[in-house]
Order: sequence, then C-alpha cells, then structure tokens
Amino acid sequence: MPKVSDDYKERKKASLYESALKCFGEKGYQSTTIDDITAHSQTSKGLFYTYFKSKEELYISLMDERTNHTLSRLNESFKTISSAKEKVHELFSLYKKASLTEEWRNFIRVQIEFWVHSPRLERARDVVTSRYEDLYTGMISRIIEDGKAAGEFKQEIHADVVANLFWAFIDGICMHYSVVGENYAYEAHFKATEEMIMNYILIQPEKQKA
Amino acid sequence: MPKVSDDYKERKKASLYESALKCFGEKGYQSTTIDDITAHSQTSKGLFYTYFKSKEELYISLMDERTNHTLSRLNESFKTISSAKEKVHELFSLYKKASLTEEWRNFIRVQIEFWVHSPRLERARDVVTSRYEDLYTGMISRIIEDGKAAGEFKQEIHADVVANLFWAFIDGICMHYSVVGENYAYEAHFKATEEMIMNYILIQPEKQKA
Amino acid sequence: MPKVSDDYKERKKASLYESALKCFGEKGYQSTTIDDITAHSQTSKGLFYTYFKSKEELYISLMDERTNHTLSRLNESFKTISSAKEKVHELFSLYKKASLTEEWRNFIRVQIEFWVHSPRLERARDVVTSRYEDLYTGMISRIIEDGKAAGEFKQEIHADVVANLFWAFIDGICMHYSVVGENYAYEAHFKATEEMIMNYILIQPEKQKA
Amino acid sequence: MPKVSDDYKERKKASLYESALKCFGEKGYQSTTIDDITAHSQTSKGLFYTYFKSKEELYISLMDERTNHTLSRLNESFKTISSAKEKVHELFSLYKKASLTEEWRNFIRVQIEFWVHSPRLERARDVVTSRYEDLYTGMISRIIEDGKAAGEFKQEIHADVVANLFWAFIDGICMHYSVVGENYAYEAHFKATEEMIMNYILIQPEKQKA
DNA sequence: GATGAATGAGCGTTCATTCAT
DNA sequence: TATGAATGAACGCTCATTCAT
Repeated sequence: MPKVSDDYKERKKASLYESALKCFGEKGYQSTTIDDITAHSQTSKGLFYTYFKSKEELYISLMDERTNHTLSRLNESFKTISSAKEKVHELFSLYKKASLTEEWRNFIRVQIEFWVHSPRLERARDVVTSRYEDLYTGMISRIIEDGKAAGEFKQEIHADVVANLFWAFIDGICMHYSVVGENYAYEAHFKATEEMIMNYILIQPEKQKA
Repeated sequence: MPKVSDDYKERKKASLYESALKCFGEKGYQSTTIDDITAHSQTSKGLFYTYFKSKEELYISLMDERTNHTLSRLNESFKTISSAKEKVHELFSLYKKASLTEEWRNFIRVQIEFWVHSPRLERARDVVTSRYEDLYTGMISRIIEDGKAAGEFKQEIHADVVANLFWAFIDGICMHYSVVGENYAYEAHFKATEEMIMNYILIQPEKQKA
Repeated sequence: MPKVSDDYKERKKASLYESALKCFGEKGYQSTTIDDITAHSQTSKGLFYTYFKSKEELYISLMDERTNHTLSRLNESFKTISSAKEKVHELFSLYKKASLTEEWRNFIRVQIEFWVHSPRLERARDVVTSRYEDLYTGMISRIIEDGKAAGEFKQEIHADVVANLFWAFIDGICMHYSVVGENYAYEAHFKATEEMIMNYILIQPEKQKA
Repeated sequence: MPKVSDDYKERKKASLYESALKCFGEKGYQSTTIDDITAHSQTSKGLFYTYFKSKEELYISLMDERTNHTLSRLNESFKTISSAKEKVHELFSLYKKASLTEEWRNFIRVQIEFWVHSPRLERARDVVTSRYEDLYTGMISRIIEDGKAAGEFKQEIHADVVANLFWAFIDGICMHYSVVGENYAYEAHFKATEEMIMNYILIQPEKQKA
C-alpha cells in the first residue's frame, strides 16, 4: 500500500496523536505502551516508528503541537475583541466552555504530567519554557499592558505577575477538576476566580463615586 | 525489647520514606526503582519488602503519611490564632516560607504527580479524596465559615468555593514554581494571590468610610 | 525490446551487488539492512525483492558471483604466462597491487565474514566448498603439478598442501591487514611470504653450483 | 539465594563465558541471543545482566579474557625452553595439538569473527590492537630477536615481519580449518608451514659445508 | 531478621518481508 | 514495473517481586 497521499499520512499521524493523547490521559505516559497506542489507532507497532522516532519524540511533539494549536486558537479569538477587559473575560469563557468535555480533562491530565516530567526531559523543558514561559504568559502580559495603557486596568499592577497568576490559577483549577471529576463545581470556581482577578486589575467605577 | 525493636523499625521505615520521597521527586515515581530507594537508604531490597507490600503500597502510604503530617502541622499553627483573617494570612506565610527550600519543591513535584496519577490508582484516589477533599478543604472551609460568623468575611461568599480555590491557587503556583525553578518570583505571586483572596472575602472597612 | 530490458535489469542488479558489497564491508552482513542497500543503490525495497528472494540469497549469490569473477580474472592473467614459477609470482603481484585500494580491503572483510558464516548457512557452505576448495585450490594445485612436471618445482612437495597453504597465507595476511589497517606493512609481508613459498617449492640451482 | 560466595559467582560467570563462546561459535555473535546463552547456562535472562552490562560487554570481556589466558599459557610454555628455535617449534606443536578439538575450532571461529567485527566496535578495536598488536606479535618478535642474538637465526630477517607473518599464517590456516572442517589436513599444513618459516629464519648448517 | 541472587513478564525498538496501488 | 506502507516476530534490556541462605 505504497505511494500514499500526504493527506493520508497527515491523517494517520493525527490519529496516532489522538490515540496517544487518549492513552496518556488514561494510563499516564510511562504506563502507556506503544501497543496501547497502535491498538487504539488500529495500526501496527512497526508503522508507529515510521511516523515517530521514539515514544519520547511522540510525547514531545504531541505536546508541542497541542500547545501551539491552543495558542493560535486563543489568539484567533482575540482578533475581534479590542477591549483588554473583554479579552480576559473571553479567556475565562473559553476555559469554562472547554472544561465541559471529558476529552478536555484528559488533555489537562496529560499536560500536567508533561509539566511535572519536564524538568527531567531536556526536550520537554524546551517546549515548556519556550511555549509556556514565552508565549502563553507573554500573550496575557501584553493584554494587561494594553489594558493599562487604555486606562482599563490599574497602573500599579505588575503585568507579569498577573499573567503568571492567571495561568497558575487556571492550571490549579483544571488540575483539581481533572482529579476530582464531575463533582467539582468548576463553573462556580471559574466565576469566582474571574471576579478576584478582575477586582485586582480593574479600575473600580464605584471608587469614582466616592 | 519489643520497644527498642519497634523504634528501630520505625526509624528504618522513616528512612525509606525519606529516600523514596527524594527519589520520586528527582526521577518520578515510575522511573524510581526499588534499588534506587534502598541504595539511598543503605538497606537491601529484601528488607524493603518486609516493610512494604509493594512499590505502590509505599507510594500510597508515603503520601498518606505526609499529607496527614502537613495537615496536623497546619492545625497546630492555628491553635494560637483566633481571628479567621489571621489564619488565612498564616497559611500564606507558611507556604511562602516553605517555598524557599529545594526539599519542599521536591515534595511538591511528588505531590502533584501523585494527584495526577490518583485517578488511575484506586487506593490513591481514596487518599486524595479523603485527605484533600475532606480534610484540607474542610479545614479552610471551616475557617471561612468562622470568619463569616465573626463578621470578618462577607456573608455572600461560598466557603466551599473559596476553600477549593485557595488550594487550587496554591497548587497552581507551586506547580509552576516547581517547573520553572529559581526564576519564578514566588514571593510576589503569593503576595498578589493573598491580596486577591483577601479582597474577595474581607469586608472592606475603608470603603464604608469613603 | 527484451534486450534493452534485460540490459537494464542487469545493470540494476549489478548496482545492488555493488551497494551490498559496500555496506556489508562497512557494517557487516547482519547489521546491514535492506534499506541501507537500496538507499545506496537509489532504488526501492520492493524492487530489491524482484531481484533477490531474500537478503540471504543476495549474500550467497553476491559472493558466488565475485568469487567466480576473481577466479576468471586470475585464469585470464595466466593465459600469457607459461612458466609455473612465473604464475606463482604473478599471483603475489596481483594481490600486492590489489591491496592498495580501500575497496579491496572492504571486499576482503566481506569475504572473511562470509567464510566464517558459511558453516552456518547451507548454501554458503556450498559456495565456499565448491568455489574455494575445488576451483581456487585446484587452480594452484594444477600450477604446482605443472611446475613439478616441468622440473621447476621439487618433486617431494605436495601440490595440495602448498595450494591450501598459499590461500591460507594470503587470507591470513589479508585478514590482519584489513583489521590493522594502514600501519600494516603488507608489501614487506607479501614479499617475505613469496620468498618462503618459493624457497619451499623451487629447485634451488645455486645450491648445486656451490 | 543471597550472600553467595565469590567462588560461586566466579563459576557462574565462567559458565556464562563458556556458554557464550559455544553459542557465538555455533550461531555467530549477532545471531546468538541472550536467551541462547542463558538457556545453555541454565540461568535466567535477568541474572545475565547482573554479570554483564550488555551483550557487547560480554563479547569484549570474553575475548579479552580468552586472549589473555592464551597468552599467559604460551608464555608459561616458554619458561623451560631456552633456545629460540625450540620456542618456535613449541608454538607450532601447541597449535597442532589444540587444533584437534572441535572446541578449539569453535574458538577460532569466534576469534576471527571478533577480529573482523573489531573495526566497527571501538572497544573491540582496543582489545585487538593492544593484545594482538602489542603482546602476541611482541612475544614472537622478541623470540626472533633472541634467536638472532644467539646466532640461531639469520641476521638479515626482520623480526617484526616474521612475527606478523607467523600469526597471519596460523590464523589463515585455522580459519580455513574451521571452515573446511574434518577434511582439512591441518597436521600436514602446520608441518609444511613450520618448515617454510624455519627455512626462512634458521641459519642452514649445510651452507657451512659449502 | 537481613541479604541479594534469581526470575521472567513486559516494553521499546528494529527489520526482513509482503503486497496494495 | 516500481514503490514504500504495513506487518509482526524477535531481541536487548529492565525491574518488581520472591525466597533460599
């Protein structure tokens, strides 16, 4: 079955990515075997290795790919929004919405495991540092700065600290949610978190009255 | 005679716990071998299995033990504090202080890995659920309720939500910190987080005045 | 039409032989993969299997072909030489000359590996036995007998023993040379070996005079 | 079954060495599996790895050990012999005697395969170079020099060339023998080779007469 | 009790071979 | 005819666990 279209190969690879994500989420990276992944993808062990150099390479490139993908989707969402405040609100809405699916919780579990592993895997460290550190935090940081410049946010807040905290809170909530499961009132939690952060950064209109 | 023997056994076991924690933090649970642990503890593989039924049992009971220990230390700290607000402040101080040591970051890494694993290990789920859910969150929840009753905190806040968020934030920050390492401005982050939460729960006397 | 096709096929096959020889010499038979060979030949794995039934079949037929080829070249060289002594001298000259090229050392390595493998591969055993035993040794043996009949060589020498030793010495030197590499003074070794053998078989005219 | 005597371990290791040698000779290094070796030694795969870091390490250390062992046995044989000529004769006798056993032919096959592999295995190259180059050839070279000094051997011969050729001839004969098997008249071959070499190096008494 | 030798299931990875296109 | 995707048996190596001493 040779000479196969690039599109076909793309789909094969995507299917392996998806299977890997599923299995990593269910059993963890280390406990997932190549057989698990290929069985889930309905292919053979051998074929796996024409797409990926090793299990580790799959892991890194999977996380890299998903992280990039999420990032560009976030950036996409911001295109039509001009207000910094609205952008922050949009972020919370997106996470609130995403959190509904089991697939999402699965992804979160994989992501966190990847993070915790990352200090021990050189290439993972790169992904975490360059993607998370630079891009994710940078994105929020820029929004905050924009909000400060536009007079929406307080001048005294530190954009970097808020950006870091934003992701720390999101990840903390997601982690708890992914562990606790259905019983976790994630909607109420996201709502309260949004309030806390907005309180912290927004110039409060009621203060004007006083 | 049995007294001495028991004491000796207790120390052996404590030493194995300590070694396990060290290794788990450095290499991860799965990558740590029994040999790693016993070598670090200067004992033999055989002895290990007189103390623990399996590697998994060690894992669970280690985490159980540490979680209990931390919990009682926290409760201890609260004994001399009567105000709810001060208790919350004390919590932040404790975490800020602890974060300084590498040993602590190591523990955080193990803890988070344990959490992420927990949905896949029945006994781990129990520990996480009963210890974290019930005790950790319950402890904060009770403080909040006390604060509400004492007129320190707003009536409209949900104690459970705040308690959950408190741990979610702490864990999120710690996770990022343990991954990012030295460059993470954890003190500034803890400070800002404390402000956000206090803002959210405290009845603000100064606003009334203004 | 079939002529052109056949010619094309012949060239393809020759190219595969050449690539195989190169790779076998560099990495060894077992460590050479079909991919190595086809990549070096710029063809596909599929095509390989239209020319050869298996990797082993290629190995056998490659060695068979090269052995035959070498044999006929040797015989060719003898056509214009009538004296047995000159023929033996020519043999040494040929090997001395050949030894200069890296390509040749490569071939020697492959040949020796093939020999050592041969007791374990039925078909290889055939090639070694029928080609080497019968033809190579036979060729020398006949030259020796001719020399004896012509009064050039001593009557008491055993043609078979000398023929076998001739190849044993050549192979021994070549093997050491192929392992030791550039530092091996192969020319001096060939020269001394020729002297030893000539001394052993030649009727020494000068001794009579003295 | 712990706390086992050093002697016991020594025997275990020796048994693994012996099994490995047997299997390598029969199937070749690459085709021999760890299971082959441990099955022959009646142990388990796991135990193998407490004695050897890897299959390759076993290979190298096996060859190193055998080479050293042979070398010291040769040196031992020379202790009671003072004449250089007698030493050379002793060498031929030893090889003639050894050649009788199938075990010996097996060893030769392994040795030659090791040599041919050696350019591709860094550690093997070391063993071949330092043991063969330095010790084996050096040993013969020194005997030749002694013979020259004692007036037994011709002054014009090059000790190094003769030493190298000695081993080249031995290895060439052994290689052919190990391939051809029972039908190879090794005794006649060794006898003729000894004559050739002796002729080449000895000062001939009959020349004195003339 | 304390040790560490012994076991073997299990996993990542390779590669000769097949065959649909 | 030519390609290279697909397969899966096989192998090197690891490691939790057992148990003889």
